[in-house]
Amino acid sequence: MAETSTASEGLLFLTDEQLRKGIEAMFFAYRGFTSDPDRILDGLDYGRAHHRAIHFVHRSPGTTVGNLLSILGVTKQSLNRVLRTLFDDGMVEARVGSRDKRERHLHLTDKGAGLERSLSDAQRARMRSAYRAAGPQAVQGFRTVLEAMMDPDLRRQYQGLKENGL
Amino acid sequence: MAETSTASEGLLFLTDEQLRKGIEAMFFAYRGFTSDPDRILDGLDYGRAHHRAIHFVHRSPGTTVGNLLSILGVTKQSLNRVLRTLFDDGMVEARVGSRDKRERHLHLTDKGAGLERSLSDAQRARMRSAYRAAGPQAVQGFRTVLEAMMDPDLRRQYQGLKENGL
DNA sequence: TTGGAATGTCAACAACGCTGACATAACTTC
DNA sequence: GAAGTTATGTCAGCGTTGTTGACATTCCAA
Repeated sequence: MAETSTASEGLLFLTDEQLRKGIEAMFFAYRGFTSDPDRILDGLDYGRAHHRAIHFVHRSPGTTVGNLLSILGVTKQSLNRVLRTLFDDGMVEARVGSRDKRERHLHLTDKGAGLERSLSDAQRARMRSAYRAAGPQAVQGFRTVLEAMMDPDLRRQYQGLKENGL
Repeated sequence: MAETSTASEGLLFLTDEQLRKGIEAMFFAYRGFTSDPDRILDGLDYGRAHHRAIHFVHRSPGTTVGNLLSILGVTKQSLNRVLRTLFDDGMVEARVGSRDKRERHLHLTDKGAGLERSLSDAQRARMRSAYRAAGPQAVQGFRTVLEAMMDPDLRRQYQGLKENGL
């Protein structure tokens, strides 16, 4: 295939074949991306939904249930089922809001932080080795394309979490 | 953040923060990546599993059930449930192998090819616009990082389908 | 005080993974 | 030609995680 040579010439011949390759790259890479945490979660009674909840609670401590709902894009019933098991297992705790007492602010317990670490260590290790193998230029391109692929709403979630206090 | 400047200097400071950003980029981008086909599938009685089956039958016409199993990485029971509905709906047909009569060679019907086209048109449109927005260099990097992120087995599937006659 | 927001919960259902067991046909090997 | 293996299909059951719909509680805000 002449794919790489066209790209290095600075031109974009976006044949269906090229685009198909990109689509399959996403498919296969995502499998790799999730496989390490999945292996860890298998042992416990958790799945990917638990991982996602733990991830976003970790990165935005004190986030509310509503915020988590909008980030994860699932129904509250679905999220609640997951959060309940995390509460029960002492992974996450919910503190009633001081300003607005309807809100529950979510935090990882020490135990939860420990699980988060083992999950994200595994995932980061793969990401790190992929980044190293690909090189800095590639990493930049990787992030650029992924951002362009997001829905605008999700892109805002992705970029703006700090500013929003999420 | 100094993320982009470090990358453009040709150095890789792989902080946990950088890696977390990459992880979330995968998460949010994958949501966008699947959202257009998902909308189409919603109307029909199909889900992502049907999409995947249709995709790989399209790109490797005559592939066997066994091949599809190894590409998709699911159990035969799970795949069979999906294939059965696709047979029943006249989307996919199975032809008994000529060399080995145990094998079923899978092909899209005209109807199936029509669905495939509408699914992949939607997905390619997003991929194309992401590629255009990001530029050729970024596209190259995108693919490089994704390949590095795959499990070796999956990477072989990804790269070698033509050579294997899959 | 009334309306709406944030949250929790119950019930039911669907998609799609899984395991285990069993059946059939066809190829391969001794 | 018998025996073993391979490719496939199927039944039954179960788990995770998504969905809708309905209803309750608490609390903020106008």
